Amino acid sequence: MSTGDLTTTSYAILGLLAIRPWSTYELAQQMERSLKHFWPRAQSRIYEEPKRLVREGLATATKERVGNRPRTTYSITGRGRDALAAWLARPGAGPVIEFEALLKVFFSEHGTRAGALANLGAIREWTQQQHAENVAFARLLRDSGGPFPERRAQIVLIGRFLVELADALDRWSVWATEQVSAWSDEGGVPEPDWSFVEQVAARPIAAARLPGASDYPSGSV
Amino acid sequence: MSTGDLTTTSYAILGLLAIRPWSTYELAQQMERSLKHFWPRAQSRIYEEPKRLVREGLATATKERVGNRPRTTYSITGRGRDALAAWLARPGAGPVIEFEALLKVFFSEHGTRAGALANLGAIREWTQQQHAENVAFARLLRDSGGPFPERRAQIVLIGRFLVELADALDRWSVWATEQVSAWSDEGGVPEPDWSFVEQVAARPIAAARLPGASDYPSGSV
DNA sequence: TTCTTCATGTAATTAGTTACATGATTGA
DNA sequence: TCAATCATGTAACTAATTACATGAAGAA
Repeated sequence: MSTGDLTTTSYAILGLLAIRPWSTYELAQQMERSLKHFWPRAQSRIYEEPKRLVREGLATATKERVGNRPRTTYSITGRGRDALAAWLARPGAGPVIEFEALLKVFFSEHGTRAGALANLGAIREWTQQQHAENVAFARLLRDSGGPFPERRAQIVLIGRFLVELADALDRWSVWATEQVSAWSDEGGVPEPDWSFVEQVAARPIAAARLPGASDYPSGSV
Repeated sequence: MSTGDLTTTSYAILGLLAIRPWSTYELAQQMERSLKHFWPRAQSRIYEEPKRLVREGLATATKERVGNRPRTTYSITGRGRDALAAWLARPGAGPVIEFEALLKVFFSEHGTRAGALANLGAIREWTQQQHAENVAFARLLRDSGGPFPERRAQIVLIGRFLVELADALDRWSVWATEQVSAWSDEGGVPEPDWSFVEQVAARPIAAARLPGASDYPSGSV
């Protein structure tokens, strides 16, 4: 009832249901196709979450049979749309990143240089795969319009986010590979890229800041 | 014993212990200061994880007393260093992103335009906060050398990753804000930025790819 | 001496994952 | 008719979180 206990994943599903009704399998597919890149969840979670939405009165379930098997299709309710709108009005959390390969680069002095380079290679692989997907999707959008024409503007917003992200990671991995390659094989402490440090240190800090946010907690690495 | 059941979080802690021994509280602080940005974990987790390392023989615990309270300090063992090295040699997973505010932008047609703009504003806030931290840390590094001078090269690698990320998000949020601002208030379907779509669609797809990775699963949004 | 912040942990709960199981459909 | 893939779900487990509790130290 209270909708106070819904998670972001619940709302992600609810958002999909606001577009159209889906069977559970279709929901799982759609999560895999689109939300995977900024709200990834396991398939089994997607089978569970809509049940909660039904309990809360935010969705309805329709059961059919395909031969001998059950199929459940979910639709959003009016209260579901209200809850979604209320959630959309509240500012959401910033990006949270988990990046295991980067963790390994961070600790690289306790492993081999070859290992670090292999991790950077894996990151480049990821980047290029991502890039290929992005380009393929842009072409689809240009040529055939893509799915959900009425949502194209939103889709392109997210698309550009993914492109910027892949580009940034690509630039980084090229530079980082150069850096690590330049480290001496069994030498002492490698030297960082001081010119980069200088360049960042010289940047201005944006003046327009919220009141009360003026002291910078000693963050970063 | 088998170290097969260690999680990435276990290895993150183990990596910190490879640098020097820490008390649990110091570990938690260090996680908050540095790993937060690419392997964020709650404080209570950091109190639990070292116990497992001890059970596996990868670390040792030293108990002291501070007045009436216990303090546990952990150190890495030889087997711990071996396990860490073995882990570092295996390529790690690519980035995993959870981004609630972006999710809200994605579903923005079910809320108000003001809500979407507020979310973009929150993202800009995050970006600028991040930028300020990055610059402050670069200055620290330049001026006083920063903590762990022997790890500076690794630290700068990660630092540049964070800078690239913040820059990319900043560019994106500026553009996205313009886009959403241009959407008509209660109009029909907003038009996407076609010139951007064109530009991405026209990009080449990198030729040098691994064998077997030649088909692109229909990804993206 | 009181309040605040630093420091150290435990308990309860759950969101999420991995693994399993199996029916339907299609193409060779 | 066999194998592969599409489709639909459940069960078992745990990594991780939130919330709580409280001692120590320093400032006012």
